Amino acid sequence: MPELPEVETTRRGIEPHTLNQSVKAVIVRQPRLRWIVPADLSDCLVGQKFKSVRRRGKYLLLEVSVGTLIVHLGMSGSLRVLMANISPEKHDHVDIVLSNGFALRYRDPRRFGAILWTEHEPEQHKLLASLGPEPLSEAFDGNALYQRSRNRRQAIKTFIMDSHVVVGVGNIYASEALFRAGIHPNRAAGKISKQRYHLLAEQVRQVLSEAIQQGGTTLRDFVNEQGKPGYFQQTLNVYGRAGKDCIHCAQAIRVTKIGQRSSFYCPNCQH
DNA sequence: AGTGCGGCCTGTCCGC
DNA sequence: TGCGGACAGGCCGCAC
Repeated sequence: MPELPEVETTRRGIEPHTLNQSVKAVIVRQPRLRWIVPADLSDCLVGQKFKSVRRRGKYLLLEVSVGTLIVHLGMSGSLRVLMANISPEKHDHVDIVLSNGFALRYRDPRRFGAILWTEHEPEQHKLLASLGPEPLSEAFDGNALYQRSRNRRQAIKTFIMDSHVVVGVGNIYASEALFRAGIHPNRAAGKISKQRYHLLAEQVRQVLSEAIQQGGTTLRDFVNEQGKPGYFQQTLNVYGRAGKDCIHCAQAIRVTKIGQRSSFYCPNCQH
């Protein structure tokens, strides 16, 4: 599921319920996620107070004084705030029970997500250390994309979905940003002009910002911290619209596979 | 070093 | 109604 807007929506949702609350218990019902949930997670967290709830790329970072909990929602994960005494359902793999009577409940049917623990700076963690810039930060712009793309032969869509190039752009928003920028998803990354990269960077920024404002995109699974869906899917121009009319030229939207992922584009508006 | 693909999982949907 | 297969929003780790 979740791309950057969905993770940011979750972060904003859980932050007010989590900040300055201490951990009463950790319940792990299913430790087998993408990586095994640390067996001593309870020992690490119980009695600790959350000092910050941050996000880096699609990783949520819940910091306590002795370390940081790293949460990734994978493809089908969600993190919700609810009363701790509400019975867990199927796929509710982990609860972080808080002293205020609430719990953070991690659900992930496909178990592509992860819950990790680090006692070091989380940005130095192996999985985070080589991530690219945040798309909504100053560090991300057309110049960064242009420089990074020289001599790259891969498709631009694959390139902007590479988290070492820029974080947070998944399959939906990659298609959407390329449509807005008028760039064909199969164009070689190394053959795109600096000018077009400036436009693309701006469209990436805009589509992600708008999606955050709408509470993210819900196609199947995504729910926010209250278990409610996002609304950005109503704004999608190409994703999931194969065969339907392009909003600009009325040509039929096409779908093709790029790097094993479905990619939607307008054959007339994107070059 | 850059690139492409397999694999991790469950659920849903579609065609037969 | 049942069954097989394709597909789904991520991304690491490996072979080339």
